[in-house]
Amino acid sequence: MDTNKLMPLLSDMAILVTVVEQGNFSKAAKKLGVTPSAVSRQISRLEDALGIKLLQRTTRQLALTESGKITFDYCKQMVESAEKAVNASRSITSTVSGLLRVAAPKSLANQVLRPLFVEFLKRYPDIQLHLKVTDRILDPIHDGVDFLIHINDYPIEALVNVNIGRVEQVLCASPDFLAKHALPKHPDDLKALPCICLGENMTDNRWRFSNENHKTTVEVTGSYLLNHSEMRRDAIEQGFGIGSLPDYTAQQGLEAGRLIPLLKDWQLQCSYHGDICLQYVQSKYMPNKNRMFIDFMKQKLQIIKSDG
Amino acid sequence: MDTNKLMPLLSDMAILVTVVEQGNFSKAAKKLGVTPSAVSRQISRLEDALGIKLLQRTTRQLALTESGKITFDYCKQMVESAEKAVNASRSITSTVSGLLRVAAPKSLANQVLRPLFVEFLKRYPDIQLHLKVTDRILDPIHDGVDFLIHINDYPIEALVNVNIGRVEQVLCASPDFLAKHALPKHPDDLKALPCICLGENMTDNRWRFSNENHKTTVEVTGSYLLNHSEMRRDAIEQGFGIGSLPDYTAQQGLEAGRLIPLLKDWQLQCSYHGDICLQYVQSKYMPNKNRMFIDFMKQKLQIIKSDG
DNA sequence: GTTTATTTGTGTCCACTAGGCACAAGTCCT
DNA sequence: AGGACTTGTGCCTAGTGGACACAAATAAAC
Repeated sequence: MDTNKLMPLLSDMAILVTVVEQGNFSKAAKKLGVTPSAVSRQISRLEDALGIKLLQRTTRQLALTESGKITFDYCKQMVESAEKAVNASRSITSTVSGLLRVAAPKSLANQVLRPLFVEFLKRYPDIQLHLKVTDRILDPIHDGVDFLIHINDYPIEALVNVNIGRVEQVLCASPDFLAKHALPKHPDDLKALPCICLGENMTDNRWRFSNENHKTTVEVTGSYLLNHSEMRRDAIEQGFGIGSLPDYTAQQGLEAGRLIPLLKDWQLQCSYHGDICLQYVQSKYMPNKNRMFIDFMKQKLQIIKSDG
Repeated sequence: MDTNKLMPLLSDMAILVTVVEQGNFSKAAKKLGVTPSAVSRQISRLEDALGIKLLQRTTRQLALTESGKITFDYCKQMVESAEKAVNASRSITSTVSGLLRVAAPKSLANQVLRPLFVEFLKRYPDIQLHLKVTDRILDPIHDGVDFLIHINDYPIEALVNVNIGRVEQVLCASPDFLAKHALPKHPDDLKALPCICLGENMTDNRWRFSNENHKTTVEVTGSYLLNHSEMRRDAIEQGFGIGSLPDYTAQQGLEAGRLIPLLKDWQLQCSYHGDICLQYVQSKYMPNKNRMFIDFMKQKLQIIKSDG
C-alpha cells in the first residue's frame, strides 16, 4: 500500500474508532465537532476504499461487522500510536530538568563551550549543569559523568559518539616576526626559527608534520613554552616565535592580519587536533534532558549527521 | 488529546515517516507524488503542533533530532497499524473460500434458510456449504460443524451466540372452522375443540400457555397429528382444527385471510418458539469465510447487535 | 394506531485548506 | 567561482470536505 493512498484514509480510520467507541454517528460527530453527515460520508469512503462493509447499521442501531472487527482493532492501534507520538513529544519539552554532568578538556571549555552552555542553561532553566574541566579521559560510569567531550579522531568505541565539530591546528606567526625572519617553506625550515611549544611533555618539541605523500618530524626550539592557547596566541602576536593554535583561537587574529598562517600544505599532528566528540553511554531510555542537550549541541554547531 | 486535534496530524506523521525513510524531502515528495514544498510545510506544521523540532536540517543534510527519534518510532508504528488495517480488510474479501459446515433444524431449513444459503453461495462461489438438517443439538467440535443454528431462548453458554432472528408460534384456525365452532377466549376453551398436535412426544398434546400474569396447561385432542409445519398449515387452512404455526409459515395465510390468529393475549410455549441462535466455537482467529457467513446472516435477517 | 423524536443517508453549495508554482537562500561538488 | 541540488516562503488557484437542508427509516411514547 502506497503511503499517498493511505494518507486520506488515516483520518477516516480515526473517525471509525470514535464511532465504534461512541456507539453511533451522532455522538461521534458531536465529539469530533462535525455534523453526522460528515461522519457518514467518511465511514462510507473508508468502506469503499477497503472494499468491505465495516459497520452494520440501521437508523437506530449500529455494530461492527465480523470482518470490521479486525479492521477496527488495527485502526485502534493506529490511533493509539498516534496519541503516543503526540504525548511523547509534548512530554519532552515539559520535562527537561535535573542534573547534567559533562566532562570537557581545558582547550574547549572557555572559548567553545562557555557561550554554548550559558545559552543552554538560559533556555532550560530547570537544568543543573555540572561541568568538569579536565584533560583526562574519564570513565562515564565510574566517574559519574553523563557526557564526555574530547578532541579525537578516534572516538571511544564502547560509547555512542556524536560528532559535534572539528578542531584544526593552524601554524602561524605575526607579520613583524616574518619581516625579521625567512618565511618557512618546509617543516625543516622551523629548526632555524624560534618556536613556541606546549611544554607539557618531554616530546612536545618534536613536531610531527604530514601531507598527502610525506611525513616528517622536526625538533624545534624556543624560549617561551606555554600550554594555554589564548596566552600562546598572545605570544605569537607579540612576535615571540612560530606556534600552533586551534582554528577558533586563531580565527580573529587571522582575519585581522595580526597572524599569518604558515606551511598550509602540511598538517601538524597533535593531541589538540581532530573531531570534537560528544560521547555517552548507550542506553535504551535516554532522559529528555540528555536528548535536548545532544540536540542543542548539534544544532548550535551545525552538525547534522552523527555516527549513531 | 482529542481526536479532532489529532486527525490533521495523522497524514503529517505519515509524511514524516516517508521523509525519514527516504532521507530527504525531495525524494519523499517524489514518492508521495507531491512537491517538496508541500512536504516542507507538512513537517513544519507537525513540528509546530508537537512543539518540538523533529528534523535537524540544512539544504543538504537531514537527520532526526534525538527528541524526534521517539516521535518517529510511534509514527512508524502508526503507519504500520494503518497498513495492517488496509491489508487485513483487503485480504478478507479475497480469501472467502473453503468448506462451511452448518447444522440447522428441519423447521428452519426449507422456508428460512434455503433462500439465504442460495444467495450466499451465489455471492461467494468459492465457498462449499455443507448443511446438516437435524433437530438434534450437535456438538460443534465432536460432530465437525462450524455453525449451529437452532431455535432457543437459552443459547448454549459454552458457545458464542449471534441472535439472527426470532420465531413466534401463532395459534390459528381457518375462517370456516371458526364459523362452525365457538371462538376460544381462553386456553381452557381448546379442550372442547379439535386441535392439531405435533405428535412427536407423548406430551405434545399438553399445550402450555402463559401471559403476563398466568400460566396454564391444556390437554387437547384431535384426529390429525403431524410434525411438518407446512403440512400443518395446510391442515389448518382445510379446517381440520386449531394448530400452532411458526410466524413465517403462517404469515401469507394470515395476510390472505385464510388463517385467523387465536388467543393473541397468550403465548404458546413450545420448542419451536424463541430466538434463532447462530452459535459457534470461540476462537481467536476466525477464518474469513466464517466472518462473512455471520455478517451475511445478520445482514439478511436485519439483526444488528449480537450477544457477543 | 398515530405521533414524535432521533438517527442515518444524500443532494447541493460554499469555504477553506492544501498543493503547485515561482523564487529565494543556502550548501555541496566540481 | 560556478553549477546543481535541496529546503523554505509567498501567492494563487482548485478541489475536497463540511454545513445545511431534507428525506427515509425506526424506535419509543402516548
